[in-house]
Amino acid sequence: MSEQTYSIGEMCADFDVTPRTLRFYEQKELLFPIREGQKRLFTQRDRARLKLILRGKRFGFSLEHIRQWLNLYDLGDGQVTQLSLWIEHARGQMDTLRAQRDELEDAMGELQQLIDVADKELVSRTASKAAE
Amino acid sequence: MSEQTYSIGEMCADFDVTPRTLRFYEQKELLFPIREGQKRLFTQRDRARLKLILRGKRFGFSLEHIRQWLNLYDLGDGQVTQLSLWIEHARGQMDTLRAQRDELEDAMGELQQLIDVADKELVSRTASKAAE
DNA sequence: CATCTACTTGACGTTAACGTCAACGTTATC
DNA sequence: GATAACGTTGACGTTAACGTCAAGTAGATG
Repeated sequence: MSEQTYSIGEMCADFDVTPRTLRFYEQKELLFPIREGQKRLFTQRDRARLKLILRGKRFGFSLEHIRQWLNLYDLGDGQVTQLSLWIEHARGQMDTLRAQRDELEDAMGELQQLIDVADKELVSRTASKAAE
Repeated sequence: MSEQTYSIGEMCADFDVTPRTLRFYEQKELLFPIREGQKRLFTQRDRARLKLILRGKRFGFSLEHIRQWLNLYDLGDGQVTQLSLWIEHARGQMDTLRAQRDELEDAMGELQQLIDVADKELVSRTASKAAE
């Protein structure tokens, strides 16, 4: 299994992005396709990273934040010091995610309350209409 | 209780934004301060909306998306048709929030796994150090 | 009355994240 | 060997969301 690769076109089709976007991500050091002559060949690692990038974007993170986040997925073989530093960063990112999730649940709770009120109102109005 | 109001300076201090930002939000019809002569007076409604705006931004929503979202918080006294339309939109927004929350939990799960691995690795290395 | 403070309205500048277009290179297909 | 399909590198354009700066207003204060 000598590592499958993908052309830029395939990547675009698979992830619904434009070539420009992939080149841009490479320039920003979010992706690291290999070169075969001129052409870029994207690896499985690039695909995994791209998934994370697109998800991070949906969370509203900047590409720079995402880049740092991605580094967490390349643990590597550092020293104990490096490792505990890594864990610290990872915990920081976890806190960020947790905070955002909590805020989302707050927002959902509030909105659900409004929906409940509106629902009751709708039912009562519909009932009064039916009573005519 | 004749509705308390706030100057732009107070708003900036309370919400940690710049005057430019508030004027920009007004121009984009996200806020509707009253005028006293030239000056803007922000109401409680504006403050509630601003809170939602800033939260929405943290979720990564565009101001335009947020604007539509905010409209959900002004139910008003429409017809039954209007009301059920409102409910539909609100449910749509709920779905959006829910999807984002679910994705966040996925991301948290994955990251937590990495942390667990790293943690064990750290412990084992620390232990081997201690055994020297 | 001069000055200070807080506020106003333009109007142009900036950054992130791409879009778009021109000009060119490489297979491979007719 | 022309042409199409797919890729490349600049380089300038665009949009959202403000920042920044100039010039003016309006009320309070020494």
